[in-house]
Order: sequence, then structure tokens, then C-alpha cells
Amino acid sequence: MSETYQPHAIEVKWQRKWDETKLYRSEVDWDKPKHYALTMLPYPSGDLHIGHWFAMTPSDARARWMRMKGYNVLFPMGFDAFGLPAEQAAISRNIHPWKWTYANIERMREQLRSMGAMFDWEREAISCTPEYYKWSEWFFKRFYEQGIAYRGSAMVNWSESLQTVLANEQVIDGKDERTGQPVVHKMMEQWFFAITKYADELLDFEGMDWPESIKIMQTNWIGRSEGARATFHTEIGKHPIEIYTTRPDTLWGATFMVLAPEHDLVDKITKPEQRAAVAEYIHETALETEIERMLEHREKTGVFTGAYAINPVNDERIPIWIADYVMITYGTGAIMAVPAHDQRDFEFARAHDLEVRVVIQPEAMAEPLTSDSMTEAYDGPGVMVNSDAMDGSLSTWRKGRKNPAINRVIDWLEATGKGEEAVNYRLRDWLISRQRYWGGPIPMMYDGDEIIPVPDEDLPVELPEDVDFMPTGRSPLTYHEPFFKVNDSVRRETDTLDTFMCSSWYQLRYLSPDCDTAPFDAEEAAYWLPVDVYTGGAEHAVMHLLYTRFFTKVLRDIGVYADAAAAMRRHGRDPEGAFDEPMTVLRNQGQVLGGERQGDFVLCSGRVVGERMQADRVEVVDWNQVPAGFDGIFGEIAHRTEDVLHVNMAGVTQFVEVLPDAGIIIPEIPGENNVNQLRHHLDIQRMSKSKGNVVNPDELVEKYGADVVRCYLMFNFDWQKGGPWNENNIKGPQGWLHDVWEIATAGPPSAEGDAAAERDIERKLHQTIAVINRGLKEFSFNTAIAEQMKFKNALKAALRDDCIGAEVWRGVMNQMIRLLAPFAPHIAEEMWLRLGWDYSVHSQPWPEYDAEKAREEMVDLVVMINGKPRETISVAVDIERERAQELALSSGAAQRSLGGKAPKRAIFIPGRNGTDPKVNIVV
RNA sequence: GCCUCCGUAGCUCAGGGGUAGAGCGCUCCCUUGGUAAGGGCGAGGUCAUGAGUUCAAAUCUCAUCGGAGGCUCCA
Repeated sequence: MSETYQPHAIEVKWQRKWDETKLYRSEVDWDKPKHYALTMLPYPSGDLHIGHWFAMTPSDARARWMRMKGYNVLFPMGFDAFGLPAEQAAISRNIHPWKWTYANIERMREQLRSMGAMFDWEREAISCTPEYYKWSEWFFKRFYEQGIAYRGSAMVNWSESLQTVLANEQVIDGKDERTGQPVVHKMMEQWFFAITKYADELLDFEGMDWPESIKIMQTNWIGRSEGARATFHTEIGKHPIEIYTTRPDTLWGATFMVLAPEHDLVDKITKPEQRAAVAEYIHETALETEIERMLEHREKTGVFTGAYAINPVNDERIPIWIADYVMITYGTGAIMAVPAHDQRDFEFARAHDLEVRVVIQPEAMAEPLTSDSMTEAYDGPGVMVNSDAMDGSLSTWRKGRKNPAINRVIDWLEATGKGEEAVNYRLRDWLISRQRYWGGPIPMMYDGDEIIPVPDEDLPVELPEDVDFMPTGRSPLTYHEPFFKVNDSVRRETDTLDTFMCSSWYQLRYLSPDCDTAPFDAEEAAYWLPVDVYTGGAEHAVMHLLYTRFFTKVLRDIGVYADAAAAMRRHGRDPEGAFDEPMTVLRNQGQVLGGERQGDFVLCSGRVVGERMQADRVEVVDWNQVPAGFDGIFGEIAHRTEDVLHVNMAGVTQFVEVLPDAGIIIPEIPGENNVNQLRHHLDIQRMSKSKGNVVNPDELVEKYGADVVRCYLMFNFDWQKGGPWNENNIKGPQGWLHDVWEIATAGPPSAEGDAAAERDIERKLHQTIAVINRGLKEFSFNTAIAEQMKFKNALKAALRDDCIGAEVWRGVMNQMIRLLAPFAPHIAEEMWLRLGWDYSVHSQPWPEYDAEKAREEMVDLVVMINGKPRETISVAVDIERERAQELALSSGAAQRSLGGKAPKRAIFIPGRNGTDPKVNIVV
């Protein structure tokens, strides 16, 4: 009689043993193929979330699989430990960020250990340690020397409430994600990285196995466009105004110009009589929040500067306006406005009574376009008109030089010196200064206007500890004289580095976290780089994942990998291309969401009009509490679109339109309510503390054991999609592991065994290996586990029927446990030990798939009549066409439907990889 | 508005031109000395909708509807 499966005891035992025996220590071994598996490092918030488990344990399973397949696997872990929450904790709870962060890291290390992952803790790196940020600073200096890091002014997201610049990712819907306060735009002098210099190279994903969606997002984010640059002058011949356009073929239709309100020239060209109005407008736009700017269908506002420009292509005099629909951050911050062929310009022209002139005439239109008849801009193809020598050129849908009209105009612009071909990017340089304390110091000093880098030997510039955390919203460093005052004239930079800079190179620090002579050890880098598989959330698509690619390319160009390349050559490996990209394969996991929720139960009363009720009163009541005599619609809200409720009334959906002035009564929300506050069913939502639907992994491990939780996460979701949490479903994997345990610990069966049944189990085992291999390769963990469940079911049935002898049982156990090891490492290790095999199952080779053993001998030949299956005939697996057709035609089904006549045709479809052979008889 | 992905059993998901699949849940039966459990049998699907291609479409194409994510005055 076997012991029942008790996860806790065995899990803790094995975690300890793995540590003690350094089972997962990864060391350079040039004789073995390497595999660098990496999962995005967590922020030490203090509690491991179920999302971390979901991201990390499948990656761990895959890394374990690679290891068993004979690779030398590196699977490190660390912490992205700088960031605002630590500083907030310091302000609100008076705990120093160091203390808060380190305490959290301690706690999270323990939680991470409970996963049973094969992390090599000797390679742990923590970005907020001086040993780490010394090299972040060092990189900054190298970037500065190469002109990649520079100080410049730019429009930034400024939070008035926090008195700091915010990163783009911290601005959600125009509001600061922490305080919910609106964000404004402000011109500020800051440090930047010239990521735009790498825009073209970053658009090249050659050889990268990354999700298509990420490549597309990065491509869109970089936003390369092709067109032309042209220079307009003011009518007095001064002040050249550079413009960029993707439609140089519409230059002759430019009837005015617009500058962004922040444009440098605004002040210079504005005429005295317009000065007051212009100043007023600039002031208003500066106060505008991101939210206001994002409103759809905004009225196109703007002010005339009083100045005129000369259109270089036709010498026409056109007015210069300023308007906030032109962004200082895109292109040159100034445009030529062609209202006839650009919707925004059209709206502006109509709002301010400016000329609209057609210069592209569509060919296949009944009525030619005229400015009077147009109700919107026309941006389709056509023939150039009103464009002097260019008239008649054909403009197509194509962009850039591929458009004949654009091609011709660019040639002409270049020949006449009025403009030139140009490429523009939406991508902006990376703003890396933060007005915060808890970040890597920027190793720069100022003597007046002069910028002085901190000498390398003085790195790292360390963060002072004895600072006052006052809730001023400003970095304590700006008040800390010993820090910023170098001497009477030299002042140290008090801004700190964006944390994304620290996480742009952590994959390098893992290689040698203790190295103090260089950011990483060349020999280690030569062996392990690049990262072979990187897993993490898609939310980092255009931030972290773009930055780290950029970083890698800069390091390559400034020679940081030179020693590593030399080491590779020494070991006979070609360094060509090894340092161009940080990660070869990328996969994103989805998100585990909160479970579904019941909708409100409502009583609706009003008038019934046709199919639906127009309700003037909706009351939320206790579930199923319908007062006697109520004759309206009642039930659960299944769905809501705008103000139409889909009410599930005893299984029938009733539609209720809630009138705008309807009374809505929700007992737990006193006062006036509106239709948006009604809750509908099936609302799958993010987990958050405020919603009370957070799943705590520690409790789950306590309840079910780590192996069950791992398997549940891998089995119950499509990993790349995620989905709603449903703890009921954990019973599936739980039952599976219990059964496997039962089978393994029950000891060998006493039965004789049946050769056919044993052969069948062997066949199923090999078929299972094939599916697991494919599942792991393709990150389809759920299918890999489902197949093992099926195998267990088959094995269990065979054992029950006393078909399996001891010897076969032992062989099957040996392979089955190895197959299970990557998914449920603890239970596999324990069963392996109990069956008397040597430590450790994780050091065993992965079971070899044998196609011969997986092969079926007999299969069902499917007889189809006109494509519909009618009958099956058991045949040999390698049946030939002629024999199959013969058999099919003589089958009962065929005889019946043919009725003595000859078939039109009989199509044989050989069975391949698991499908049965078929013959389709067309009658 | 634009781009990407997705609609298969009650739920979560495989499959992907050739017989509709898994786990959970559910029905019924057995066990009640593995018991906040175990075993067995079974039901359940117009593969979102409509058209096209094909001997054959859940699968390929197009359109429509619905869902998720990203970008968004990008000149």
C-alpha cells in the first residue's frame, strides 16, 4: 500500500537538496551547446503575484526540458530594483528605499524558491546595488563620449502634483497613473539617448524569431515615413521655415502654413498687431492637458501670426498660422497646409475661412472636385492639376518614390534646389533623466554651463543614504548639499537614470554579477550570448524591448563586446552577428485575469416599444428578489452596450433601453446613479487589490503544492493568451498528479502482462513524447500536459485490466517520470528516488522519440460518400491506393449508394501523422 | 479612425482541407475502511454569421458581426 501524495514535505525537501548539491549551477563549458533562457526580471514590490508564476514556471519547464535534452542551460533571476514605489514607501511610511527594497527582495526570493524553478541564484543581479549601477553609470559615460547621450530640451510630460517629469508609460489616458492628476507638456532641459540614430537598424528584424505583433508595434512606434523636406521663407525673405511632407505632390495646393505653438520662429515672425493674440494662444495650449489634446473631433483652433510665407514652388504668398494640431515633436514642428488633400488642414481651413485649392483631380469621378463642393479632404489617387509643369503627373496610393507624382516632384525639388527627399520618424530620442532619488545617479557635473563627466575612477557616484524624504514630490537629492555640491563652482547632476536603462543590460550582468573590472566577463559573454529564449509580457513591446535592442547595438558599436568576440574566436566560434540583437527568440505570455462576476439583478419598468422596453426605472435588488405583482422585466444583466441592457429573464434575453432621465437605484451606492454603474455578467477583469480578486500564490502552494499550481497554470491557459482565473479547474492537474503518484508508488504490478496491450502502451508513450516535444518547443504547455493526462488515463486503464507486466511497467515509469520532470519537478524527483533510480531525475536525458515505436499498425480506412463519412474498415497502416479504393468500393456503404452504377471518381487520401486513410467516392 | 490577433462543448483550451477532441463541470450508476474522497457509464457542438473556391471547408478566400491589445491630430 502506497503513501498518499503529500506535496509539502517533498517540495521543501527537494528544494533544499537542489540548493545543497548546486544542481542548477550553470558554468561555461565549451564542449556543450549552450542555452540562455531568460524571463523578465521582476520589480521587488514585496509580493509575488500569480502573474509571476504564470510567466516564470512555464519558462522554467522549457528551460528544464532543454537541459534534459543535453544543453548547458543558464536560467538566471534578479530584481529590477530601482523605481518610484520604494520612494513612495519612504515618504508615506518613513522606510528608507534601501530597507524597503531589500526586505522585499528577501521575501520574494523565498517565494521564488517555492516555485521549484531552476534559477541559478549565484548569478542573481540587483539593479539598485552600487556594484550594478556603477556599470549603468559607466555605460552612460561611454554613451556621452560617443554622442549618444546628450543634453537637450524637449517637450516632456510634467506632473504638477509630483513636480517631476513622467515617462510615457506612466501617463495613462493623459493622467499620471499614480495620482490620477492630469499631465501637462513642458519644455525642459534633460538628458537623452539618441535612439533615433538607430531607427533604421531597429526596423530590421532579420533573423529574429519574435512575435509578429511585437515587430509590428515596434515598427509602428518607430514610424518611418518617406517624403520630402522643403524650405519656405517669410515674405521679407528671412526666417527659413523647414517643413516635412509625405505628399510633395500637393505642394502647389499649400494655401497656408501652420507652426506648432512652441516653434522657435513663432516669436520672430509674429507681427506686432498679432502679438497679444499669439501670446494668449501659446499660453492656453501650454496649460492644455494631455486629456484635452486627446479628445476626438476637437475643434481646430489656431491664431494668425500676421506673417506671410512664400511657397517656393509657385511663389505664392500664404499666411502663417499657429495651431495646436501641429506638434512640435513630430517632423519639423511646422507644416505646409494643403486643405484640399489633408483632412486636418481641411477642417482648419473651413474653421478659419482659408482657401482650399484642388491639386489632385481623381480620374474616375463624375463631377470634378472643386473647393466649393468639397465636404472633406480628398487623399486618394488622381492627376496633378494647378501645379505648373507637374500637371498631368499621376499620383497613386503608393507612398514615397513609388508614387510617380511624388517621385517626379522630388526630382524637380532637388534639381531646382527647393527641397530634397527626406525620411522622417515618429520615434523620439529616449529621455532618461528623472527628477527622483531612487534611481542610478547620472555621473555628470556642471561648472556653470560646462558639463564635466565624473572620472571613471570615481564611479560609482553613490546615492547618499542620509536624505530627508519629504513629500515635496522632488528628489531628496536636490536638497542634499553634500551630494550635489562638489565645490564652490561645481554642482553634481541630481537627476537620476530612468529605470529602463538599468533593465536594458541586465542580461549581461547575470553573466558575472560579481565582476568589478568590467560590466561583464568576456569569456562568459562569449559563451552565453545572445539570449536564446526571452519570455515576458507584451506590455513591454515598445519600451523595454526596444530599449534593450538599442542598447545592445550601441554597446556593439562602441566596442564593449570586443573581448568577448576575441574569446569566441579563440574557442572556434564565429562572433559575426552574435552581438547585434540581445534576444533571438521572444515569446509573450498572456495575462491571468480575475474570474467572472455575476451581473446585477434588476427590476426594470417602463414602456414596451416593439422588441424592447424603454425603461424609466431600473432597480438593483437582491438576487431573485422579485416583489409579488411586479410586471416589468427582471433578471440578471447579462450584457450592456451603451444604455441597452440585455437582461436574462428566466433564460430569455430581454432588451431594456435605459432612458437618459431614468431613475437608477443601486442600494449600495447612495445618491444619483447612472447606467454605467450597472454591473453586467462575464466581466473578466484585471486582478487588483481594490477589486478583491487577487490570487495569492503562497496560499495556493499551501493548499495544493507547487507542482499542482505549476501544472494548473500551464494546463488551464493558452500561455500566450492568458485568461480568467478559475480555481475549480485546478482539480484537473491535481487529480492527474495524484493518479501518477498512485501508479508510481503502488509498485510493480503482479500481472503477467499482455503483449498487445504492452505494445499499445509503448506506442502511446512515444506518441505522447512527440506531442510533449512539440508543445514545449512551441510554448504550448497546455497541450503538452493534456497529452500526458491522456497517457495516464490509458496506462491506468491497462493496469486495471491487468495487461501490464512488471518489466514494462518499470520501463514506462522510467520514461513517464522523466517526461513529467520539467513540469512537476518535485514529485518527479521523489518518484524517481522511490523507484530506486539515481539522483537527479533532472540530470537525466530526455526520452528519445522513436517514430517506429509510435507507429500504428492497423488503422481505420474511412469510406466517404460525397465527402460524408459512412463506414470504416480496419486496414494495415501502409495500405496502397489501389487496394484502399478496391476495399472502399466494395464496402456496404458504397454498394448501397452506387446501386450498381460506376462511381464518378474515387479519391484516396493516405493517412499521415495520425490521421486515418480515406477514400472519398463521388456518386 | 488605423494596425494586429482572436470567435470550436456550460467553462478553459487543443486541432486546422478528409470521422469533432482534452481537462474541468454536468447526468446516472457503483463504492462509503484512500472519504471535505474514489470508480464506472453517459449526455452535450449548424466549429460567430453569410457567400466563394473544392470531390470534400470548422480548417482556405472575401464580407459582416462580436471580443482583446496597440497606436492615434504622425503632416
